[in-house]
Amino acid sequence: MTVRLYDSRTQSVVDLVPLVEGEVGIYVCGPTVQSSPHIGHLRSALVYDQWRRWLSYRGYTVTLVRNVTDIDDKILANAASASSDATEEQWWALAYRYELEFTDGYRALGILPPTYEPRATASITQMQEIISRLIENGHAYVADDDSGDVYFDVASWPSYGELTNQRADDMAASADAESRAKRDARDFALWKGHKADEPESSAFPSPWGDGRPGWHIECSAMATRYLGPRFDIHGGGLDLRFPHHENELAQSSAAGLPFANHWVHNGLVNVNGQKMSKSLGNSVFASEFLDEARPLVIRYYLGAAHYRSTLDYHDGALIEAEAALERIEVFLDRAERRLEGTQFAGQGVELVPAEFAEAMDDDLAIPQALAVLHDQVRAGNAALDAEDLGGAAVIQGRVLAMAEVLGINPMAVEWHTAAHDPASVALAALVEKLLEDRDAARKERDFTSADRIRDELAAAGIQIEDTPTGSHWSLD
RNA sequence: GGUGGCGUGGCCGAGAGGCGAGGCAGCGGCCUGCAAAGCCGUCCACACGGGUUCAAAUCCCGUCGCCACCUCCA
Repeated sequence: MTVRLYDSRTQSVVDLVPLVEGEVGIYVCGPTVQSSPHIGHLRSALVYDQWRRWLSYRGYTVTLVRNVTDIDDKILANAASASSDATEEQWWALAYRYELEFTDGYRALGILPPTYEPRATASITQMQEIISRLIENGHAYVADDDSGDVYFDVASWPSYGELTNQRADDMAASADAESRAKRDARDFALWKGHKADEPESSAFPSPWGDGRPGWHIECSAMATRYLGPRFDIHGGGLDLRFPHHENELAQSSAAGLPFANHWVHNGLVNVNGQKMSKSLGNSVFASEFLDEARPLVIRYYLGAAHYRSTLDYHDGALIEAEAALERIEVFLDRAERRLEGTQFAGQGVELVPAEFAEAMDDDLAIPQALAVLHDQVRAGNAALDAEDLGGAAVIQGRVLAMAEVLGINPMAVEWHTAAHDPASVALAALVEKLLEDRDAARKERDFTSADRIRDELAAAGIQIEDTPTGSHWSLD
């Protein structure tokens, strides 16, 4: 029973054989905190949360490292433009402000905090060590224009392109305006010399003069710092394969680091068939997205498709997700109510069915796993209809286990923060009183009064379900 | 020019040689005082044209259409 995953480097599904038995180290490229999180960022984080939860369920001790890029061109540029507008904001304040927004979004969706979340600015020393080694090895050079820039020498590394199966010669020529000091247009910056118009606080001392790290080097430094020179899985969005991950791989291997055993890339999120982009102005940000539906529905929606497929967000998608999720919710709620006080309450073992496990082991085939989950829900409802409480309890246990490992267990406390506030308690008392009145009316076959109560509750957004063991109410 | 992906029923979305994934919507039925929820049934799809095979949505060849990446990207 091995977990298999699709390795982007070999373009094939392979067995996950951890370097250390029973342990899996995963490095994921987190966001550059330059602006607010959008649904693509949320999906990416969610995908690795799903991997982590499944591997943990499979008994592995997972070390998940997801970085925060808290210094780069855009952070400096955005802080500079904000400052010139009205309110002055330091680049590090801007980065932290957005980092908190990402954290809020992750937490709302029940994405577990990674084992560690390193910030790039805290690993400058480790980056410089790698850069020094590359210069000594002849795979990097200091620009000869006094800029203080250091570039990776692509021509010195024959296997450049191995991750994305490209030959360096076939790549389209870069139109990079800053490339004059590069020996080759494909060379990329490891270190960027400090420029006069940049804040002093963004300049870090280095053997090559004050400056700041290039984008790619941070991940090489942080991944190996926390997971070792060689680790199990490197993940990130599909759009990072090139150049980011290609460059990470090149600079790490050229520095003598074996680096990631496997590369995993998650699919992107489109909106109405189009890529989200600033120029189209069609980005769906986390804050507005989270207003569209309950967080649990959003988690279900973003997590229901296979992690490698492109997800197209369109109108009505969340309504469908809500309906699908409600089947699971209604069953669990119904089962709990029916089994409460019987000898079967809590008797189900929280164990995932074999078919579900096989799907999850197969490169995290969540769509098939969800099919198993839904099949079980149907069987569970049938068992309840037939008053087979023992059978229902068994299925309840399975459904809870599957939902929990997918992070969509509606019964989990994180989705019910407001259940015991005074307003909810007062509402419950009022509704219960009305249901008693309605029940009395029904017993006297006064259906006009009974239906009026139901209609009034419905108008207030409260749904009634009559069951053999009493009436149940729920909010829309 | 190079690299990779996609096209599945009204919609979403899996599958990758042979038993109708699953969800949403619709329709019929059971249940119900009527509903709701639930259950049963129904709706037998794979861009197009060839080929291989006893058997193709799946493999091969070709065609059409769409998308991503090629130094800002989750």
